[in-house]
Amino acid sequence: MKWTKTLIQTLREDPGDAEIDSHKLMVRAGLMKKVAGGLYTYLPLGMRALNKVQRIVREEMDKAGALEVVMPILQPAELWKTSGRWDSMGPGMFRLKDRASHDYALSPTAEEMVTDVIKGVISSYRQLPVTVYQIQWKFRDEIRPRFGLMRSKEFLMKDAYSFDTSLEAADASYMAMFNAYKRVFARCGLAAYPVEADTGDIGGKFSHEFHVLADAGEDGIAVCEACKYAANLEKAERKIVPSPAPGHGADTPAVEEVATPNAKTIEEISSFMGAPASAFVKTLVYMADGKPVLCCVPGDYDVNEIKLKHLLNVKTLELAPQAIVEDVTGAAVGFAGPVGAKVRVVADQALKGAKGMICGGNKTDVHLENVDLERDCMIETYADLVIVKDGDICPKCGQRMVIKRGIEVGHVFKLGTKYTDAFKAVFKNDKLEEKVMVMGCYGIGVSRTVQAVIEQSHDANGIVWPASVAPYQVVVENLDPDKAEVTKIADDLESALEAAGIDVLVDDRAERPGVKFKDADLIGFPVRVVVGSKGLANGGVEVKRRCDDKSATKIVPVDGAVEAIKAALA
RNA sequence: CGGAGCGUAGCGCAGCCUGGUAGCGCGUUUGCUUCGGGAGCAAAAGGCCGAGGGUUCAAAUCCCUCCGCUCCGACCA
Repeated sequence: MKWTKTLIQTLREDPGDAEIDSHKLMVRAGLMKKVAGGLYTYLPLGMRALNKVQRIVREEMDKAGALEVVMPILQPAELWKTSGRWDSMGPGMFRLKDRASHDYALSPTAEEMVTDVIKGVISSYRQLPVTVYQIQWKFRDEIRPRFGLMRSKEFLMKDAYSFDTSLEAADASYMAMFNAYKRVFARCGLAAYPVEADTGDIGGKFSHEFHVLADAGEDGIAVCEACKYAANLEKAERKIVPSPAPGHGADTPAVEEVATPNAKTIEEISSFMGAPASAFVKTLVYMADGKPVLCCVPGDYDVNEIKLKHLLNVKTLELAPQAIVEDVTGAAVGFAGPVGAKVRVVADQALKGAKGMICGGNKTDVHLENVDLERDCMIETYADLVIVKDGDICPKCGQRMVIKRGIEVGHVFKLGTKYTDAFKAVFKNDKLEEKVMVMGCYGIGVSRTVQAVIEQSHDANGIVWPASVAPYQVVVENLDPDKAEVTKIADDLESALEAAGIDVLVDDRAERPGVKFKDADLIGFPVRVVVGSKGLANGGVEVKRRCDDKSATKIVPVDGAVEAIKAALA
């Protein structure tokens, strides 16, 4: 392929609206162009990278025994009403009506659709297990689309769904996908780590996310470098090591009131009383399915609302509005505490047996000292309710964990029967009994993966593509397109490389060498071959890998160029 | 949903405070000279200054409304 025929347009300056490197580079290198917030056109170069990732995904899915299908993006509301998600998905799902006023959704995912399809196809255990997948555009009305393809309103997703005869049998399907995912990301040149995750609104019991570690990632992950435990912050647990101070010492004297005028936040009270944040009990008022609940955590921790939601086993959980807080505590917001509480109180496990703590006094401008939670409060349950922090203890091995940022590129769920129950997706077993199929679902953000590759692999000059997903594996720089003998060598090289199954782009533009080199670095072709009078006079063409610096350039004779290029790609 | 900032040529921006014929850089087109890490000179094309309304002799500029984009926040007591 010749550069002058590809519509490639590079920019010399960063786009004004991009924040992170991968987003800037995708626009600068001419991979995509923004249409509106969260919506992008994939230009030819970006489309090639997207196709490369798709091909890898498809090959690995096929290898894992999954069957490709394509399901409609436009989905009747009835499907979503059957599962209850027409309501529970809320405003995150795009909805529209046809001319007859029938409701539809633009598919944000496809559990309902696939369950309905499989239900009609499967009737016997002999047909199971089966896993189907599609690579299809998904739509989500994100609150805040950002960072280019990281969080967009429309994105390409590979979604797969497994159907099994039992929960145990489903493990094999889950593991097949889990292992396929590891291969997909490895082949894309990505270091993606499986981390334990919460299952969120989708339901189910067990799940892993695949994360690419990157500072620009939107998700926090707790990682234990000692034992390789890794978990999303929504899910991550910590081990409590009994510690003598503060608050776990000898018996404390009776509770005493302290005047703390206008000291509402832990930070304010902490500096006012000269005690560390960890000496405080932070008490938050939540509305759980409409009823107020107090949640107590150590003052230096934040509440993990997902854990709290699970503990209380409720559908909705949100911080109580000011009026409710005032009603429940009898004080202004900022002075809630567990002592003498009139509603349910739950507390983090770390507070069990805590003594000598400071907490809100349920009275405006008053806090309490010397609080012994066992003695002075009615705590209904102690459980793990906090978001873990850097330096917390790994629940598996007891070493300290670190908090990192990650880009979620894949997610595998063991779903259970949430959807198959709702759709009555049943089969007959070998005893002629009717059983509900057990489901798993598995997603890869294909378009996001492209950007994750760039986020993980770039330098000051541009993208550094892994050969497997590069739009073109090789760029041949014809430095003298006016000279027939140079052009012939470049073109012959192009034919030879194409014959060898290598994607090659010949830069035949009448540009100065500097411009061509800058563009080649920006776009990030894994291997650059320079064909020019000067090099030919020195004995051949120059071969250089993008990941090497200039000094690694090798001059190879023209007739050995193809082999040298293959070696550089390997 | 709340707050802040920004919408001016394909891209990046200045001009706005203090109204008076719309500018700069990059890119694009043409010519000449250059030619191994984003060349130089010369010429040229390209704008409903986000939209609508108002004030004024006169509005990119002042006022109002709306739309769009970006960032931050959404109550951690």
